[in-house]
Amino acid sequence: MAKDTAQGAHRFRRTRRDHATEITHDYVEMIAKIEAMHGECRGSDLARQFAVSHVTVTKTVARLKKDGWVQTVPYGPLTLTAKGKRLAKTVRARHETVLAFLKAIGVSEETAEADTEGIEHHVSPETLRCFRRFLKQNKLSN
Amino acid sequence: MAKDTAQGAHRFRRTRRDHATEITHDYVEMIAKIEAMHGECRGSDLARQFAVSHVTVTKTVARLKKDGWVQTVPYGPLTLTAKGKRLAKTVRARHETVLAFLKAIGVSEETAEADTEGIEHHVSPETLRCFRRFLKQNKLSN
DNA sequence: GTACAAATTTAACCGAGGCTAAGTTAATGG
DNA sequence: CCATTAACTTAGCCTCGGTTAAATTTGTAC
Repeated sequence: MAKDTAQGAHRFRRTRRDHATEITHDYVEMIAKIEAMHGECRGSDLARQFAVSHVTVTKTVARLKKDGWVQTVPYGPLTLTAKGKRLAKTVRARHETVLAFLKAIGVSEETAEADTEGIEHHVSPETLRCFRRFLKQNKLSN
Repeated sequence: MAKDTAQGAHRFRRTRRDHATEITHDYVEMIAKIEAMHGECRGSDLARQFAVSHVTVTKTVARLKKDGWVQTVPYGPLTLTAKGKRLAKTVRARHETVLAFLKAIGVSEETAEADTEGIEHHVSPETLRCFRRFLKQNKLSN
């Protein structure tokens, strides 16, 4: 039972760690996406995409800047640092894998898109490998 | 593109809603589990299981009480209300389905347990149906 | 009845992530 | 050059979920 408790406690610590990085991952991923589509990313773009106020974006971006993920100029567009770009790439790949997997098991596009936003933050490398193996075996990687 | 934005925004609103209920679901599920195993559930039990301080549990339980999920007596054990019991049942079933599914696709027990704690809060009813159909087709419901 | 230990409650603090309101900056059009 | 608009920043607020420290309550042993 003590072992049971220790393992359970470990799981919840892990979940809290996942949550702690979730916003960073979402912002970094979105900045890369908007930059790729429009040439640049501004705070107002993020506010629209995340359905939050512009102030929420300003404050969140300030934290990302402090942690070295983005660079900003006052009143100007945002850019990812080299470190941010690497994270964006990793997070993007993870997102695509989870999305493809959900669709492969029959989840509709709309639902798969929505569920992926939350699920992607809680899959271990091992689980991602199983998703990829499943996709390869079922040849449904689109 | 505007449609793209609206859909994206919808997904993040959905994720925030999932997060808003996550702690409630975890506590209600855990209270039911501990009560089933030990006959009663106390705050210190939850603090151990979730790896948080006893004060965190006291405050969180106060919120659950305010929202009608649990009943408490000062310095006494916690009990779920009828509404809490119904939620616990639903959440438990969801947890079991996600866990069984991850194991069915080859994720190790330990990793599946850890990932399920986070994933369970982000699966739609449709996604759960696909998980169950997969389990039935593959006859790996354990 | 007293001492002690464990559990719970209260107080105060923190950071994250959300908001509204007001002020500032930059770009644009006339 | 001025007015206007859109975007951003600052100030202040909120809830949630976490902490430590101190006080209170309860149960148990002697």
